Amino acid sequence: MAATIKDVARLAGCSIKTVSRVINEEPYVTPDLRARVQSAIRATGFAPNISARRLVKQQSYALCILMYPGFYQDTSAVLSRIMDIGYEENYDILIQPYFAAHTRSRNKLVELIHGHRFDGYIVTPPCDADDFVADLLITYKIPLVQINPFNRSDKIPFIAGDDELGAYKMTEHLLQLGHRQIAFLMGPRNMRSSFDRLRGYQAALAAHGVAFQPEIVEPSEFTFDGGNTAARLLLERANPAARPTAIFAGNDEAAYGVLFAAQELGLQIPSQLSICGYDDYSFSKYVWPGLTTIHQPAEDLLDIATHLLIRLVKGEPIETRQAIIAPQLVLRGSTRRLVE
Amino acid sequence: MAATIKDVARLAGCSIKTVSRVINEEPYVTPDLRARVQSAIRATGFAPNISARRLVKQQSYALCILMYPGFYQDTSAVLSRIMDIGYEENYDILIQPYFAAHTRSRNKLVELIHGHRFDGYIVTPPCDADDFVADLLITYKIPLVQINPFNRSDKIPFIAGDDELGAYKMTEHLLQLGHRQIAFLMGPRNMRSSFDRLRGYQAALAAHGVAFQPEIVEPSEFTFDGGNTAARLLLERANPAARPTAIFAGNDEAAYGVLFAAQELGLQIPSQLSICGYDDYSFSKYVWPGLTTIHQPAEDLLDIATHLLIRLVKGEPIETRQAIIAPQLVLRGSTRRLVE
DNA sequence: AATCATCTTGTGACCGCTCTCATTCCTCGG
DNA sequence: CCGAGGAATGAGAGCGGTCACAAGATGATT
Repeated sequence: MAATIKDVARLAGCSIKTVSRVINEEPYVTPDLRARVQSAIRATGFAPNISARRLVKQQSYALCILMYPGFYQDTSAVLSRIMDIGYEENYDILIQPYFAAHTRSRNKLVELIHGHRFDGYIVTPPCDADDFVADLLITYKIPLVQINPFNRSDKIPFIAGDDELGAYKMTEHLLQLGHRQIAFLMGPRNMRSSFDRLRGYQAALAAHGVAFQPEIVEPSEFTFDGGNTAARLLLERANPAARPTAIFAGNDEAAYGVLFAAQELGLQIPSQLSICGYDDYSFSKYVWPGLTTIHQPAEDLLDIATHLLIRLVKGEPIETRQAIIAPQLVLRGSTRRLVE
Repeated sequence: MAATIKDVARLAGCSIKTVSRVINEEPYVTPDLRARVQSAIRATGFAPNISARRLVKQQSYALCILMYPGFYQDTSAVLSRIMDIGYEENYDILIQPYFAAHTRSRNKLVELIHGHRFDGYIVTPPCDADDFVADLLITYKIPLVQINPFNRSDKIPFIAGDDELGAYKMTEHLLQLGHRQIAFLMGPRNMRSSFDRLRGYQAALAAHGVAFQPEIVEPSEFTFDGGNTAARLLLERANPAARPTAIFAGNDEAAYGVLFAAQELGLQIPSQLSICGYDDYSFSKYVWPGLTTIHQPAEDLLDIATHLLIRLVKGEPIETRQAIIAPQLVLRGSTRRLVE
């Protein structure tokens, strides 16, 4: 059996309370005693039992990240970082798949929240599509941090990317390359990004005096299939003049679908069609000819959100409860100057 | 505050032990009382405090999955499934990045194991490259399940794919397409797969009477860059006769690098060069022209491993402690019959 | 009717830690 | 020389469950 605080106390010749003081770095222990306790800890190989601590502290020291199960993401890099944070801060970080449309999933979540299973939650889109989760957490007074939330309530802390700015930059990039027929794939209607990116696209067109053409804005999804079918719709139009010279996919995964469709149709990328995405998945630099995209530092977003949540949970003072991170244009091979 | 077992007992007019019996589905409670307790549970919204339970049970009800931080994987789909399993079985499942070469990482792990932080471990390659982890866990008598372990000890439960068979099938496929100059990218030397796949490749060549040519076997890594540089080395050879007509990348990620290199060099895929991978990452069907690969059901592997580990941890009887899963050939656009 | 096995329920110790509240020991000003 | 106040340490009560054990009720067996 593992050593307990009692074993340490016995060995150090003091009370368990003193050992507790030492392991929790509390004051009022003479350096001499402190040293004796520490060597006893080392000798016994003592590590405090977290369940006992959690029980008496009435906290779970566990955080939950709510993620949509179907999402494509380079989760690994992100995970590795937040797990490290969790370890440093003595919090367990658990991923919970959550699919708002499934009652089973919702019930599960209610159970988790109601049973005070987690000290705090990070909610990623589109899990916040309705206000179900947020409302529940607020009534239970459990801290949450949203990532790219649909609604930016000033009551709820969030970390978001500036999607409007990103889309603006990207559209401007295409305009500067001489493109005028720039198709846009709109994302799903349950994510704020879809709308913000559309807005940025429109703003850039307007700023450059290019007319907005609703007929080359395709409703799509942030998926390969979504991008693929939308691209075919756009590229197989009867009237060649109406065909776009560039396609701005709603996100990177959709852009992969566009890329695939274009090649299926025998188009050279980028000479015959420029394609760009949004999000800069780590895969995007591997796909031929390299996807021009907007780098939205997903790792950083989750990083910041995790740190913020931990402060919130600990009740530490918070400087900024809400942050909007500026995105960055990443130029690769899939966009090029328009040649007539 | 959340309701406790005492509140339920008071409301139901019985002892806490009886409530405990009901929530743990133990026998010896009259249907009548059981119903009364259950309605009391519903009325109070009681959920057992896991920390208390864990404390008295002397278990953490937490499992750890050791993962190499740099790994590229479609983690999301896999995660979603195992997290669900964990939820069903009342186990927390945590991912811990582990990088054998870093002492910091090792110390962290020693701490975790020593402090009995987890009831069981799943170890994924190359975290098992040396026997450090396994030895430690065995001395502490903590259950572990290995996935594709380097050494298949009959003492340690594992779930593995049959890499030799997979590579055999793939090589045979290329041979049947008429290829004779089939280059092979060997993976890193700290993973068993690298060696097994090479063996399968060699066996298929031998079975078809094709001479093994060490000069077209390139040492590489299971990464994009690894595949990319190895492919350039192979394709830019001075002697065109020595150039391979097909490249069997060690895994899918390396294959993406090969694909990229080939296109950088202006080669048409698959007409001028056939390319195939191994692992069937979900991305591989999105990359143009679709990557021919071996489907190794990573989800299933982890699924099975998780279920196995839970049985092990619970001390339930085990039928098979070790399983080798047959892989499957997936044909897509990147391989084609050789034309002279 | 007495005995005994089985079902049903409850009592209370305990898991390992934190925290409140004493208690002891010093130091120091008046 | 006394008492106040602060530093250093400890005793003991929980936190919310589980479990060994006790004990009463019931029914079958002799």
